[in-house]
Amino acid sequence: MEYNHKDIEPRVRQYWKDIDLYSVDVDNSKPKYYVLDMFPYPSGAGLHVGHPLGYISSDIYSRYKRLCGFNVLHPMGFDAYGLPAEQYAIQTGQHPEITTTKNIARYIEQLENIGMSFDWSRQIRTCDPGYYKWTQWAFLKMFASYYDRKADKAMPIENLEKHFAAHGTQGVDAACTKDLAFTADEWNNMSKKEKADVLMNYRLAYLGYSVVNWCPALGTVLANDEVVDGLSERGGHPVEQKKMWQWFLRVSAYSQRLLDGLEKIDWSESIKETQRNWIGRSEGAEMHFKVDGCPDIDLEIFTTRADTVFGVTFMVLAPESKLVDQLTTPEQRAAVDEYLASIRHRTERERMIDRRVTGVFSGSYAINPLSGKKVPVWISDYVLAGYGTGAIMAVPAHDSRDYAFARHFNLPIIPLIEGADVSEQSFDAKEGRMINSEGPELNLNGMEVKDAIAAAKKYIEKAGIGRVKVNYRLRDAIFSRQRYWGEPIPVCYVDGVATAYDKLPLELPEVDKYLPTETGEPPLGRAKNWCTPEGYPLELNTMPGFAGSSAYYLRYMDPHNDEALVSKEANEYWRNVDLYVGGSEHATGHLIYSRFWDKFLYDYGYICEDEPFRKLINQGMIQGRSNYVYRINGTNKFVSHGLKDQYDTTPLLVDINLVKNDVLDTEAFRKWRPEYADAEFETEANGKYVCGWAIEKMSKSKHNVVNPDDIVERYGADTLRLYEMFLGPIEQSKPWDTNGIDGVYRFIKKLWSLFWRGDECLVNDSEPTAENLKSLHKLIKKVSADIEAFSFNTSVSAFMICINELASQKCGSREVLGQLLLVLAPFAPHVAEELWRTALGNNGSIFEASWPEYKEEYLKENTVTMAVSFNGKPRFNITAAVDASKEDLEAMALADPAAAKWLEGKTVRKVIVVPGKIVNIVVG
RNA sequence: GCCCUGAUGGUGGAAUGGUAGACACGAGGGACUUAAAAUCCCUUGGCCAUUACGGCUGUGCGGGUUCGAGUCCCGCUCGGGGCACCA
Repeated sequence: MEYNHKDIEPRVRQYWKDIDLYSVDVDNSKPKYYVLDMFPYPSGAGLHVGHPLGYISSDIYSRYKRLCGFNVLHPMGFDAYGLPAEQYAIQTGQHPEITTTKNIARYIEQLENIGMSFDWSRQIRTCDPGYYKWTQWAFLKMFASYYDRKADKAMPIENLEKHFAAHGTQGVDAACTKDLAFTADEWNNMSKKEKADVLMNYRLAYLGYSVVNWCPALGTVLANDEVVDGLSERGGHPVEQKKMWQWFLRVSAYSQRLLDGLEKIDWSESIKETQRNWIGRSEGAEMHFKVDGCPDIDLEIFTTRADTVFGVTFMVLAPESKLVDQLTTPEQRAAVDEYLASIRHRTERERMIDRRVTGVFSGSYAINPLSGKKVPVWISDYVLAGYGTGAIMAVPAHDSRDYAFARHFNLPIIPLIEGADVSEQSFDAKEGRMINSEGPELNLNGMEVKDAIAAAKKYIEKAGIGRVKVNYRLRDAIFSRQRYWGEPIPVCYVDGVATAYDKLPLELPEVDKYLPTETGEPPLGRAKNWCTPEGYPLELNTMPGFAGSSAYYLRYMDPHNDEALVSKEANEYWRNVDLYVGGSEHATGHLIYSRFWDKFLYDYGYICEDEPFRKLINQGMIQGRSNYVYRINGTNKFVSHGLKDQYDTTPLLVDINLVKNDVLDTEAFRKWRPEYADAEFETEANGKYVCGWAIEKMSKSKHNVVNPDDIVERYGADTLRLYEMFLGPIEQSKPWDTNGIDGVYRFIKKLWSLFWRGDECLVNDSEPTAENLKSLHKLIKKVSADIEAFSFNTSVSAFMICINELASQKCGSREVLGQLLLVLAPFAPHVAEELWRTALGNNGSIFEASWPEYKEEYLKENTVTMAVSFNGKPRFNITAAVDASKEDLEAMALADPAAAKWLEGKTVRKVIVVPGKIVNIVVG
């Protein structure tokens, strides 16, 4: 029998299906292990060879854990809601569900082709009503909750209502959009509508009126992580800032817990850092400045540099600040209005690109609470409304933005740190000794900056002019989208009051077109009878893409449960994801939202773990490798890469399927496109036309897409799997290069030839030799360690070495070959299973056996070869008994005939002996 | 600007502070074959030798620690990623 993947792989896969190998269930007799891939959005283009990289590595790990005796949950599903399906629906009128279903079928086929061990009985799709029922359920829970800062968790909103009725806002410490203060009487006298508005201020899923990212081209609002450099992440369309009513999730309430949680999970430092940056904690002080002549106006600012209060020479308000109106004096009114008008229509992107210093004086003055000095209040868009209090104290000497502003408008600059030269630029570093910082009650002069910050904060609190405060950059997530293809938000409007609609699932209705209505309402505005049975209108917005992916890992634990998102039993067994594999591009989106969602459910005790993903591996991207031919300008003649510099040429992309090992198939090239039919070629001296190459994104337009199906067809799934792992470390981005795949394919054929020579089976029952056992156990040791460390590329090398050794030893031992197959099985499951059952004659699947333990005794040596170095340079080797003493080794090294040459005319100064490693002789 | 990463042959990449370049690709040479494919063997960082199982040099750059540094420390350069008028 020859190795024939086309025969083996489908048969083996059918066998696994027949014995239902991958179905798992709660089994308290075994430890659990949960391996999860980030589920894909099923795009119409199908998978290219870069997509399965992560899936293959997680599959290897799952199969390995299974062999180690774990009950492994390894599910797969589809993130089915997405823009492309909706765009396609708009163009064609075809329901997005049809395209989505078709694409999913294709994805499953491709994944099956690679031999994934997914338990498809647990498959989920975010667009199934049975699934999104639980997305809607969680939303309603959030709607019915507020965040209690004292308990540091989410609580039912009824608790807050009861508290208001009894005590008003007295004693309430809750996350909210804006601080409110009222008495119990005031609350009890409020109308239903007024009460609803107050509660909305506290809900974890709330309707808010604020500045949002509006993308006109997509016709929808976007969350902060969906906007990159002022453009939409999908499609790259401009995004504007617009004040609108939208649904939000109060993610910001969990800022500190999201930050703290990072300490106990096993994620890469870079992705944790990305999340820390995104959460953006900063410690500082909130301070109140009085306004000259207006005793009832309080100018509240936030600063991390409380030590610099004596250097404040002006104040700045964000243009959106409510105080702008109050602080603008009649004389300045015209100038302020003109300024506000000039910046109002700028998009986020324009504002980011054009960072000119602009601003206007309000006419008012604030009073520095420490020095008592009067400083002017300005208005400028370099202060952001959404961060801190929307107002700042400006210290031009020690903040570069304030410095630029002061220079532009000729405002005074007072240095506060000894030796700081502020004639050219500000001194932003937090170091040095304070000067010019003495007021009536507080003197910071002579202190180090660090101490001065602490002293200033302490004074501010004591004097009642402010308080120590922690600010976070993390904003609440915008949760509504003006689109069709998403989960309906289960809310109806009763007399204008947003009310939970709890008959779930609230199914997505049919519409005639997938476009906004004539009156500009979202597509759901087209649905007939889109209201509750009582006739209350339903919400027209749908949920964003991240809604369905936020808790999907919980649903896999118990995917068919109608009573709960996940049963207590299933959740307490599977707990959370032990290993999560996916791209790092989700660092500030999905990976934050999932953690938030998880913590929320944890607060109510629906689940038992407060972090969803214990260990995270971010696989790198696989780039494409494009090929180029060089046409001599003005001709139809192409020159080989090595000759191109002799002519005036234009590089042209060529389909990589016409190229092998960078050598162009010139005949195929002529047939590729009509204009090349009579192309001429100038080749290298060996007659080959060599193409140039470049590493670029894998895409149709670059003609460099490699389809995994083609690779499987030609080499088989096992070769594809091994080769993808062999390419390099999993976390690293690297180019796909089909050229190297032959080496891996040869390896599998060599492996096969250990078992079969033609129809003759080479396996026998002979005792393994010491050599056999050494080769085998070296492999087991290496691969066991590699898999745990996620270093699969070095494992593949280890297999190659082992196979070569066993082949040269002519090893036919059933015992050795059986264990070899077990170690290989996670990587190349088909060929391992086939040989296990046929050549070795085992009954049952190899995946029902156990991972072999390596035995150190087989690896032990009697003798050891060590290098002898002179002044650190290795010169010759000595071979000694393993347990030789340092003295013996030193004597052997000096007595060796080869030593004489290096010792000639020199004296030995020192000898360092590290048994088993080196003998270093220092001579001089 | 701040933070995180990384830099090793023609290529992808190996190396618990102990003989850098494992393994693989590519390239060159050879064997088998009518031929091709497949398979097998040899060479392959650079330079100098080739009478030698030989010498020198070499892991982005410059220093340092050490008997010994790709690996540890300090200072740079360049690439990839994150955050950013965030006060």
